[in-house]
Amino acid sequence: MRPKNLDKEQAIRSIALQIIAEEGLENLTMQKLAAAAGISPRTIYIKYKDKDDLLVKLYIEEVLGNYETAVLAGFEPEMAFTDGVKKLWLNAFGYFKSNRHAFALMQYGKSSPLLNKAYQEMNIKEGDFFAPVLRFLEQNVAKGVIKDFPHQVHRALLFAPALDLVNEYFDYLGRPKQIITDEVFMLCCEVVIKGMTNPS
Amino acid sequence: MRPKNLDKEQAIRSIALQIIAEEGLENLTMQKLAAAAGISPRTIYIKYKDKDDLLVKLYIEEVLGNYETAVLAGFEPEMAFTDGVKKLWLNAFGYFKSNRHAFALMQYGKSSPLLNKAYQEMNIKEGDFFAPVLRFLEQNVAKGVIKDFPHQVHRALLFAPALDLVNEYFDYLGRPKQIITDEVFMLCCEVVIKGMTNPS
DNA sequence: CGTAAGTAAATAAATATTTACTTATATTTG
DNA sequence: CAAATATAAGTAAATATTTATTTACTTACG
Repeated sequence: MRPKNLDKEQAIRSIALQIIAEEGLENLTMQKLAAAAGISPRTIYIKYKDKDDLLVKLYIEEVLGNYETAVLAGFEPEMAFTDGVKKLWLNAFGYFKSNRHAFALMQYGKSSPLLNKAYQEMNIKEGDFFAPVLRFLEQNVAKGVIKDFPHQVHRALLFAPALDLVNEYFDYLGRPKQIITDEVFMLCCEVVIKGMTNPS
Repeated sequence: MRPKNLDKEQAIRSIALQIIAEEGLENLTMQKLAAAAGISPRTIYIKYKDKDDLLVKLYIEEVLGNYETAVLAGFEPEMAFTDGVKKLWLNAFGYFKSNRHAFALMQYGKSSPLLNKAYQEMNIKEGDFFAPVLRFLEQNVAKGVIKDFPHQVHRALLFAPALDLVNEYFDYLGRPKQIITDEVFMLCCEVVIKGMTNPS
């Protein structure tokens, strides 16, 4: 039997991400994608049931999966709060800086009902995404380092500003002077840490 | 001459927002919108040049415009930092709680290149959105209450967590117990304030 | 009655998805 | 161990919808 052409599979995914980043999810069509990848539309349907299936797998596997791996690299739930948070922020910034297209689809995750639903269902089936971060937060609550909020609340406080800063970083890529430098990014990280930690 | 039917104009806008919220921007079509509003597709084209024009006006006027008005109600740039931030957070939470559909399109503003571009261009033409917030931040930098960051950075730190919490609030609307209560929301506001303010 | 708002039906271009066919390779068979 | 075959991967072209947008007509008011 003819072997899978992994290049083609990867081409579909990365070119799809590129189109989404440049023209928007609403302007990604199967024929446009096939043409850009230099394949027949039919080929996409061999690998994916339909357009929704492609989008969901792109989002869950290609974007969230890789993002999780990158963010958790070298992170341990037992780390001190300050060290752990800094590690997570650095990892996230590093990952997105070299994966701009993934970031674009990531943003759609909060808007598109299709992706949102897929994320929820997946979180239920596979157990929580970013489980080590959850344990990290729980331990720091137990130690009295941070307040006892639901973890969704902790996540909002911790990561929402980071993602917004990444957005600004990309906005400023085309301009003469970048305002979101590594230094600014990490100063913000310290602001967030300071807000969250209890006075000892 | 036949008078403009303002109800119809408003119906187009609010039903468009509803479809976007429930099915996603990528599933809003002119025919679906016309059918849901009980009018002919042609009627939409009397009021809007084309689909993009409709989306951009929906986003800028209906969503961002109303959001700005609601958030700035009773807010003064001269307020003490803590009071000002609390006012902004409360206003934003209150507005979105009763405008869920507007929040959905708001989220698309960060993802969709069309809306993103429209926002940037509009910010240049009309002067900055949320100008009173800018003055508020500048004055507090001058007073040494908060650090001297670019205002985009301040905005990320200040508002990104709030929007993320609103998202969680809506996620939990269908579930037995709401975790994002007014109390939790305002506790988070205090966390953010604490992080941003310099020790005095 | 003139004019603008509105409608119903048509149109032309895109779009997701299929059908019918070709190609390349892994496995089987002589 | 080759030739034969089954099988999956792939393609080109077609199809049946769906889509944005127009055209040609109707209505209601100043």
